Amino acid sequence: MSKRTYYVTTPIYYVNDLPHIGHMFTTTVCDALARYHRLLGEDVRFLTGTDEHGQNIERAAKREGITPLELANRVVGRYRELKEKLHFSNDDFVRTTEERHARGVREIIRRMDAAGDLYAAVHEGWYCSPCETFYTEKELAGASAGGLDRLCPVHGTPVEWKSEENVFFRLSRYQQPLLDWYDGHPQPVYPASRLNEVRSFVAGGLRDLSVSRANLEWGIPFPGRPGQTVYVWLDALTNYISALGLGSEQPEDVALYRRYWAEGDVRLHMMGKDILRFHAVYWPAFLMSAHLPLPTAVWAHGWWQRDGRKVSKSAGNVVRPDELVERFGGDSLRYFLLREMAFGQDASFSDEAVIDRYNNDLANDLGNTVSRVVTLSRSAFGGRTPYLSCGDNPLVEAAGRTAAEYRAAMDEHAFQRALESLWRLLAETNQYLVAHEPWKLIKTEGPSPKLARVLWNGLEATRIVAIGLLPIMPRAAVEVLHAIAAPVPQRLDAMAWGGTPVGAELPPPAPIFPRIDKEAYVAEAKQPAPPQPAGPPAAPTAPDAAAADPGRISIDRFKQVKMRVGTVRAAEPVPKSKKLLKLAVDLGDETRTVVAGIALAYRPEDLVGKQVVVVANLEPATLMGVESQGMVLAASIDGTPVLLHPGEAVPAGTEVR
RNA sequence: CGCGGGGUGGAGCAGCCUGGUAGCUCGUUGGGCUCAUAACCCAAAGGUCGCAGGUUCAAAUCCUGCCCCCGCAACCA
Repeated sequence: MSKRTYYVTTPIYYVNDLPHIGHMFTTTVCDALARYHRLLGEDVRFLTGTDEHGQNIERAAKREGITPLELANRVVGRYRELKEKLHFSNDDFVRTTEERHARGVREIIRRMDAAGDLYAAVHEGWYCSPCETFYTEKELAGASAGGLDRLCPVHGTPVEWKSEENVFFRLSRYQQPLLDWYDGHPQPVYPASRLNEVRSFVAGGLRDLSVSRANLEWGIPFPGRPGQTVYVWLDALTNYISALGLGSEQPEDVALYRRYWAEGDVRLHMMGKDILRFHAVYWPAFLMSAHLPLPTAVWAHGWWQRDGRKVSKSAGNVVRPDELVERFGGDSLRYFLLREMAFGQDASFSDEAVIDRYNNDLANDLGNTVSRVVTLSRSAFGGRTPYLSCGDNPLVEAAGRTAAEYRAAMDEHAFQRALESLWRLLAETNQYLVAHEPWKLIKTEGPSPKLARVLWNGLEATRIVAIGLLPIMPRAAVEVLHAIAAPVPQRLDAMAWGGTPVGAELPPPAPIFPRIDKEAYVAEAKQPAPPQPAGPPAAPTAPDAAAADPGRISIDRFKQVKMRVGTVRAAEPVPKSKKLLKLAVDLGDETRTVVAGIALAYRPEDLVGKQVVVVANLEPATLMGVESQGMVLAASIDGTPVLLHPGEAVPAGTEVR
């Protein structure tokens, strides 16, 4: 009987963005799982890769005057660096621009077509080309309220009415099969709360899905449909099996695909919760249609927030792995990420939290324990481990419990609990040492059998912790094992009590986790960051266009703007809005309704009677259902408005110029 | 009725699916130890588990209603 197989994948990352903490986390989780299952003796395959097609890439490349592939190559390079720095052990790295991937995509499409699930139809609707997505009137409603143009809810740019023939997939056919799948045993979507979300989405009805685009150059040509390109999700999702050789007739590819997918025991997709729908609805539907096996599990994890706030490019608080690795080391970061996040929940990232974890857990608890047992043994037994082992003491039971808890937690992807359990054993080890005071025994009775047993127990408990850490901190765990003269095991069975060698030579202790001086670190962080060190020329920062000054306007243009001073007669919040106030502004000859985005900074009652500057000849617009006939002027401090008032009271309606 | 997450000692969180002594880390206070990386160990203070009902022998946990916070979306004309 052959070994149990375990296939685990990260999503393929879109090369439109550089790696950030989210990518780093997902891959770290998969890597820890892959290493853990290898230690269990399973036949593991771990895949990650990049998604390189689509109009966004095409456009970004054009902006920089390079080919899309060159752009992709550059970003892929960054991911490869990450692999080194964070010790990722993926067996393969798939790129959607590879021929083997295109071959897989053609094969899945051939199968879906054979099932009668693909048909051509005219796709009509409002299309945002940056999104490569059609929107319904309803989705556009908000962004476009009252406007002349309909605006994309994501980009805020005008959408265009587009009518093109596309290939559609009969997703609607798979509603019931999907629902049945969710209710199967074992349940395929985790965590359960997410499963409910997905189920209600599907239960709400599924519309057929457009799986091709016309007029898209940078992608895989849709087989048998000239002029059509495979839509990004059908392209991307297929990576999980194209990388295993789907569609190839080479014997080694056929074997690979069969081993890990067709006949594999575990087929696990890991991802952030934002793309669960694609993996838990579209992907299984595609596979059902193609008569291919489904994944056995789809897991969604939470998001990292930065200092308690959501991370986004626009907020400028994106966490990039490179600098973090630089500061804390790859293994320390892996530890932090896996220790700090309760799987499925969101978690918050801050430099301070990383340093606290590092100092408390790694330096004080782990590093210090290693250091004290090694130092004691060396001084008592001539630089060697004790000459006696010991199989009967309170730590034996504690270690057995830890090993069991650890495995149970790891099997549920509860890294937090697994690590807690290891650290409990570390605490028990320290308690044990204090209870037996080996440093006194050295003086009172020298290298006695009693002392030998006490120190051997200390080393042994530490060894067991280190083995549990192999999937979490692959390099540091090995360093710890070397430090205590223990062999690096191939199997997790080594967590069983008794593996510390007797009389082995102990290397002089060297700090594995030197403490970080937090005060100094904080002080340094306050310094203005040094300009990005040279290093790999980087990142596609958008070149600030506009060397000249096209922003300048003529006095005549300016004079077209009619501004007047008005007195606020009434003010009230706009219902259901967060930022908007509806003002009645007296301009002398008339009273205007003006909607202003100042509700977060001003209370309505404080505004009544105040004089404000109003742009009087602005085209009216409707915001949240209220027509605004002008605009009040305000200074803006990081988005917080400060209203402009005349220096002294003037008659309502006075012109501003 | 836009979508979602959350409210548990001073801070940050776990526990909730599968009811049964409220737990972890940090911080605070007092003590111990001196092998170790100013570390480690012990003890103490500190919680009506958002509120109100319900189910139950038993509710942080299950059910119902309500309040509050935070993301996303939607508006700063």
